[in-house]
Amino acid sequence: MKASDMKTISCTKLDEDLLKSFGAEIKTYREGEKIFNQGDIPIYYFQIIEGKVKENNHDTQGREFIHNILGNGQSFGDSMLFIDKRYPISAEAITECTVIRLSKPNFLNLLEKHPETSVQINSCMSQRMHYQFIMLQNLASNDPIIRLTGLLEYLKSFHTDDIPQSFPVELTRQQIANLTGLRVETVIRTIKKMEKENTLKIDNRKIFF
DNA sequence: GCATTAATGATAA
DNA sequence: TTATCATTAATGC
Repeated sequence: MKASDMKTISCTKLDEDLLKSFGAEIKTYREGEKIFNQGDIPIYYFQIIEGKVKENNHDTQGREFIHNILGNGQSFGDSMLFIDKRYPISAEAITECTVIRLSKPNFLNLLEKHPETSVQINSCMSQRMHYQFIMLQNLASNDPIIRLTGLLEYLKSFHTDDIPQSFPVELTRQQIANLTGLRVETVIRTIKKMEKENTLKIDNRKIFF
């Protein structure tokens, strides 16, 4: 393999027509609708065509913890397709969603017939693990500024351009709180502190990082 | 008007 | 210092 070929291995979505040719179906979900539940047996590969999905679960007091928020073109639940375990998390549409899904046996069949997609999936999971570790590090800190910057860096990593403080955070403060394990008020206050320290900008209540 | 989101203050742990 | 609770303001439907 040439060195230039390495670059072609990227974490991009799988081709929709290819998925369809292996029996994938398009499903739409209303806002707030569950896509799968914690404890379910994973039987589908999911990829978002349009909309936003969150992966979450709830602690003993019923408080929500969001693990991830995914957008257009991103897949989810795929890491659970290669082992015989139930979902440790739930997935829920947070906007009206169009999702393409492929059953587990068909998905495995696709990977077998098209090894290049298998490499792609590996690349995706690799990248996801990379950021999971970074998130874990940041979440282990008890300093809220570190938790927030960690999350913001993570969100920004999906963005290509890196003009300082130009990345708009499309999350409510409540969602940020649920992603960091902090309380809304703490998020609000810490964000204001960070604005004073010039690590981010607030314009019309919108956060730019 | 009602629901959601953001902001702020008081107080407890 | 952050969490918790209460209150208020702003925004959008």
